[in-house]
Amino acid sequence: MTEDDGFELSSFTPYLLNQAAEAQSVAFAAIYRNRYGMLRTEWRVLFHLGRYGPMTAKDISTSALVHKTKISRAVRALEQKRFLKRVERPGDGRSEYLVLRPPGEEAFRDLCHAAREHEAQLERRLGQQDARMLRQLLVKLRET
Amino acid sequence: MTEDDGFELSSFTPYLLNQAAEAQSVAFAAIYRNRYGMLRTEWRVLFHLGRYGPMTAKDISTSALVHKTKISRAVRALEQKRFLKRVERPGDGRSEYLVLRPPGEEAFRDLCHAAREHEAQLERRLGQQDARMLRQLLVKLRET
DNA sequence: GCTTGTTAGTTACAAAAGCAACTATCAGGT
DNA sequence: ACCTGATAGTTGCTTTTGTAACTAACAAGC
Repeated sequence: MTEDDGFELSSFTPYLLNQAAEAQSVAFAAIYRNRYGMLRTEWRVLFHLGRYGPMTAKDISTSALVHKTKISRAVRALEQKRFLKRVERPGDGRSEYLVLRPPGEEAFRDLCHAAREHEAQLERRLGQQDARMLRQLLVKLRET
Repeated sequence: MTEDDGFELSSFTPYLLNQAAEAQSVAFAAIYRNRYGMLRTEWRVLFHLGRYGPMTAKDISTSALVHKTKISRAVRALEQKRFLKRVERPGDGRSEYLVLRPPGEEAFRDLCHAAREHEAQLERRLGQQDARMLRQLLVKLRET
């Protein structure tokens, strides 16, 4: 028996974070997967365009900290679903603006609604105080 | 402009959890990947055996909430690294006890040490108060 | 002791993610 | 104008994960 044996995985922060993140996103992923056949990255791209308006793949990649190949494939998938279109960019021939089309906007609004619902449910489970505290701590962790 | 446009992804809990979990486990994963060529599930299996002693694949699967196919593959990988061996189970021919071998135990102790180090670093970044609070909230979330 | 249903674990195939190489465009210096 | 290096995005290949089907062993009822 060494003193290391006392180490507890079940209170190891990376482990806890993983379990929580897994549980939470599985629950929400079921929504956009079932309703629109979307993958997680597709939902994130959709969200960025819906929330912040037209932007390039690179912009989304930077903002969401997601690798450009994942963005590229998500954009193609959303394009095939007729959720967005590519618009030529005057100054730069390398990239295009990505713009939501009406079906994409509708899906965006619907999913925002579902996300709010999901968040409200979390708050009921955890209590408003604790839910807020958790968010704050996670933000702090990201920014530290 | 609908009211849904006000929804912020960057303070959506599942999103925050994902970012945090990703950042944290990438950092720790680098350690067991570089030192022992292990994958995340392998580390979890190793941990369970090191911490709780011999147990079956099913036991680990239940305890860690990881699907049995992932456990099966992780066990094989650890077996090939000579980190564990399979021991026949008298009463039940379907499953085997998984037992760490000396190299596995050594890796376990080393990784426990690294994990403590990692946790300590997090506490320095977040402050002891907040680090503890975060853990408590994540535990509460899991158990609610 | 023979069916029926369950459990542990593995395997095979498909979906997704990671990574490196590639094309095309741009920007700056000479 | 031309070279050099950087940037945006895509494609191909490999690794990892997810899912479902499968084998083998057990358990319970008849």
